[in-house]
Amino acid sequence: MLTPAARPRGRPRSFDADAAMAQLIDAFWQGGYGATSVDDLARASGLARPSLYAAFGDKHAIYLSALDRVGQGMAAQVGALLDAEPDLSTALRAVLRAATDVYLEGPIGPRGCLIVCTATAESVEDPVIRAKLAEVLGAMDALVAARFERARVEGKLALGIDPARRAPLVAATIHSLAVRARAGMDRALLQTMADEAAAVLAR
Amino acid sequence: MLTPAARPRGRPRSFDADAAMAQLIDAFWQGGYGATSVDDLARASGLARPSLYAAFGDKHAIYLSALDRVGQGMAAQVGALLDAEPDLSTALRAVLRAATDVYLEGPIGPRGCLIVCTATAESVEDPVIRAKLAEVLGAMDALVAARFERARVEGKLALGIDPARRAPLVAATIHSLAVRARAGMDRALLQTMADEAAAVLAR
DNA sequence: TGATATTTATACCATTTCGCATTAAATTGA
DNA sequence: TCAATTTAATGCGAAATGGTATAAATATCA
Repeated sequence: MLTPAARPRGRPRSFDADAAMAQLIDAFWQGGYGATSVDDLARASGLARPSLYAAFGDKHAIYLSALDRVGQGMAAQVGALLDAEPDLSTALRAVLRAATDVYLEGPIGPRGCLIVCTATAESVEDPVIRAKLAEVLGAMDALVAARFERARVEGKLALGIDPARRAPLVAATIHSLAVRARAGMDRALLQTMADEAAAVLAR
Repeated sequence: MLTPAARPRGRPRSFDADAAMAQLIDAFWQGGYGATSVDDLARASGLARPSLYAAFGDKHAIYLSALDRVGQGMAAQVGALLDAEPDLSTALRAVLRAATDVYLEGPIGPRGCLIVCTATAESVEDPVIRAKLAEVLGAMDALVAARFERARVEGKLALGIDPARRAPLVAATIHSLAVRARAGMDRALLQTMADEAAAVLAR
């Protein structure tokens, strides 16, 4: 039931907004908010500045859209991985290994997580970014907690584990993987950390 | 055996370099690297721009000095706390609770960690900052690993725990505490996380 | 075909930013 | 007292930044 998207009135866009946003995300992901100028964004997306403003708003709005889109993508991917694997520890390991891969393999090399590694810098002086950051972090905690809860309901959770207490430690591992990847630490260290965390935190 | 600091030749400084650096650190800690201008630094330290340059170098050099000083301070504090407490789990809890306090109680409110929350943003495009970041993170890992190793030597480490594998998870908790504090998350969540991590990671 | 609507491209503007040149001030040594 | 040395303060100037005005281009609708 797709609307045939009855062509709007005026001159049609000469670019794909989704693809352009992907480029904008990459620009912020690489340089962070402060070091990425609007000129950089225009260059990265291939758009002239006025087109950029018309399509996505100002720099701040573009950054918030980027956080939102990346946050949603992360949540979807993590949710899918957690759902797919019946064993809790294995599910956690899958998520942590996937995070490791994403954080290490950016288009230009290791770059960690856009949200953890760039939004944090702005979040003291910018309450809007701070709220978005908190929202995404909270959503990730909730997602993991739900997976622990599922294990509990299935009778597969070790006694003494409180999902609400344990889940943030899994998310914490993700945060640290992001920071470490962006610091240029070795893949071996990150993978070991992912495996150790999956093993320890599920029992 | 203090050198009486035979007064140097010309006009003496009218400011305390250490106190000024503390103000500079606070400025970067609050705003991050990109959003903090040299004018902000001058205002924060009370120095005119040329004095700032003469005393501490350009913005980049000041930031690196800030990272260095904060990194050293952290290491000293963490090392002391780890040494002081004979029980491993209690020692870890002390460190994690101390981190929570530091991250939540900045001069203007919660602000996380200068290194984890602001240097990461720059570390892809700035190899010097990246190297410093990796150095500080590695030092923290090593400090914690040494404490696990001490417990092992003392026969107090649970069997099956490898210090080199387990220590990064403690540091990971610190990283996450920093990120969460800067995101404005509740103290209750952070303290619970600190206690849960100390309990889980030591056994 | 012509009016309307939307996007694109060029160029501009006010502001901020960084870094330094220059000059004034303060202190030591001879 | 006077030269030498170092710091402090004022302010300049080139460059970059964020944002937009204006006009040309490209489409739909009547």
